Amino acid sequence: MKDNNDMPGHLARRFQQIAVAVFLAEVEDAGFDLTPVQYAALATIKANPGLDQVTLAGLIAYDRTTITGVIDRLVQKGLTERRASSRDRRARELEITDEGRKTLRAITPAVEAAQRIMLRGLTDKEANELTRLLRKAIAAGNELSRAPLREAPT
Amino acid sequence: MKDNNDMPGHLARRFQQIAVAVFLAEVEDAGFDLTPVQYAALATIKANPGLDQVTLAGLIAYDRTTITGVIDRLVQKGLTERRASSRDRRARELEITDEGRKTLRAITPAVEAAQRIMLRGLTDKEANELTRLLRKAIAAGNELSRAPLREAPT
DNA sequence: TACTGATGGTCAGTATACTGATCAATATTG
DNA sequence: CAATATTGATCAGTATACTGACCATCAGTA
Repeated sequence: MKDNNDMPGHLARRFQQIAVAVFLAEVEDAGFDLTPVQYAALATIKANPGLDQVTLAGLIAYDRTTITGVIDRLVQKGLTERRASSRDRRARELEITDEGRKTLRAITPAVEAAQRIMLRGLTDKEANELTRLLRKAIAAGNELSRAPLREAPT
Repeated sequence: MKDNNDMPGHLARRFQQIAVAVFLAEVEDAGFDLTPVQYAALATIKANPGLDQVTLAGLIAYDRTTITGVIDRLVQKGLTERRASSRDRRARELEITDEGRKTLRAITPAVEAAQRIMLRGLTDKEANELTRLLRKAIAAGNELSRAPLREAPT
């Protein structure tokens, strides 16, 4: 019988588990308290000032119900501002604060180190291949989860 | 600046997200209600009758605090029994029930189909390579998360 | 054997994820 | 333009994950 630990789904879970642990450890060592999810959201807000939550969710493939809580915490930490949109009164426009910008800048080396550490068992060539294959598999399965990647509108 | 969607950690998250969604969809289509985590635990209990929770956690690389809830739900669904160990009164011995065995057998095709679907964007060769690279990266990072894989004792 | 340290399990608290519902506001269309 | 459909955001509920603490028990040692 096929071992559980040979199934792609199980391997995906384990790799992600390690990736998150490494990320949190590196970021904490650097003196910050930010989760992978919060980091991705913050970086995306910086790159797309004024975007609304649904667009943000699409850009990083998060469920929109998850985004609400993530932004809550980024706002609470003073890294992001959420204000009502003037164009669409349902929407919230997101902006990064100066504090958020500073944090993002300071945290980048730790985030990059984390990426290297989670792949430390692989050669550079293997690491590139893994990344390529993950990207390809994800592209093919994009529509299969509730939170597919969406290009920015306009 | 490097895009978020190019980082291995982010790709890990997305792939896992898709893997879980595919798993749940296939299993539900087959008429069952079991999560990936519950499935892995159940299969491992069947393969190692009478094991305790910490050992189970080690065999599938789960945090032991997570196991408590997972077993709660398996017991509540009537798929697993949890009884006090006679050898060590701290420990709980886990057994699969007949119902659990039946479920496991009936659900296997759906689980295997899910593995194929989550890799549908890759050729067979690429799928094998992805699996190999994940396994290798995971082996190297095993000790980096709070829930490393542990061989069975004895 | 009494003490100390390690171990199995649980719990409280926090942070993703997702299902499905709801509300307000915008778009669409007959 | 009124009825309908869609959309942005949130919420309640459930299921992983993890941190750190705790208790009962076991194991090793002085």
